[in-house]
Amino acid sequence: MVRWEPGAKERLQGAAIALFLERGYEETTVHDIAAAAGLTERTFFRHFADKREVLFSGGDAYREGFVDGVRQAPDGSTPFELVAAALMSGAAFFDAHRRPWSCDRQRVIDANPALQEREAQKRAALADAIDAALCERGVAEVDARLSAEVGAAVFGAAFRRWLAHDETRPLDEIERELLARLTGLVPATASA
Amino acid sequence: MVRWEPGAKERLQGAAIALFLERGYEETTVHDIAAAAGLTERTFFRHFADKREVLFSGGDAYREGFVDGVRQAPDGSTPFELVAAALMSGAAFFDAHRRPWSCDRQRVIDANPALQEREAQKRAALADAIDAALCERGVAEVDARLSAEVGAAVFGAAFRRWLAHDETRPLDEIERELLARLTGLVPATASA
DNA sequence: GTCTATAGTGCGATAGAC
DNA sequence: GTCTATCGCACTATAGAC
Repeated sequence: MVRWEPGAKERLQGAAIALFLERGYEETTVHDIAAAAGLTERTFFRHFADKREVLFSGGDAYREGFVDGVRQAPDGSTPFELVAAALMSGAAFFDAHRRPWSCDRQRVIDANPALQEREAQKRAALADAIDAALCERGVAEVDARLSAEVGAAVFGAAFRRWLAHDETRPLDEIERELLARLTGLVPATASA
Repeated sequence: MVRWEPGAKERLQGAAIALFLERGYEETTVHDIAAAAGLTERTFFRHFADKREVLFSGGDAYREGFVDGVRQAPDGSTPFELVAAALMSGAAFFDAHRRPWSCDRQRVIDANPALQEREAQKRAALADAIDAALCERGVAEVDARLSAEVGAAVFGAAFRRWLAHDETRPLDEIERELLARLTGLVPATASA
């Protein structure tokens, strides 16, 4: 006989999202979540730094995909190409089987400002990670910052599109479309 | 004789930033701030929805500058030109005399993740506002979203640069430089 | 596992300004 | 009288300290 069931973290996450969808984020206390998972508040806070983190855990892992994309891009790539590589590589994390969970999660986030803030910060962290990777590849500081921000923006828009109910394309295909659209929006320079 | 001194909100903001700079955001309680302003906790929360808001109050006003820029841009402007107009117009809010306060504020924010989150959300709200203004001017939905996000990103980078101690240019000039740099980063399309 | 500080809310009371 | 800004008290939930 085991002293406690395994997978406490996953049970907490499952219980949390179910309760959030059922009665709302604010209306659900940490006590409720812990009880639903057969645990105590104290245990909840051992797994998650704060209440919101139950929806944002594992946020570091997906970022690596983007950074790897930049690192593995061919020599001589332009900053824009490096960002495109980051987006394609990062998209691999979000395969089709992850979509239902992502949809539920997004519904909860869209209904609560405090969670939207957390989401916004997550995106800022992604931009920072891409920025650092670009600098590593020798992109000038200001260009790296700009490119990374634009890349994160494109990812954000593509991710939202990916979750739309009438959307069936994989994420990387949506990203490609948006990148192409972006090149159409920004005027060409004389000094190209 | 008056029952209370006027300008409670401003007193609270002044006391807050002074205390945050002196001993840090987390180490300062709402009670401390209120007491320093000669008020009570309860009054603090009448003026600010939460503790962080004392640094972010008035965030709606500056957004209007960007939206006006889009509205007043000449007919036939491209989405990129509309965004550029938004940035120039929005920059007017941040004139030189606001810089010292903005610097202090930024130092406090940079030292605290919870405040950085709030700042990230503020930028998302700016992107939303520009997005809506672009849609009003007839820009296609996806293009509006992308352009607005890029615009907010450029503003964010320019604002940071504006606050740098070795920077003396006004904000709109920095924005112009970054927009020009952006056009150099994004490749030209065949279908221009 | 318990104990405590802080954030934040709800409701009522008060004391001026109008 | 009404309106508005303040205070006081009791309360819950989060989160961290012991």
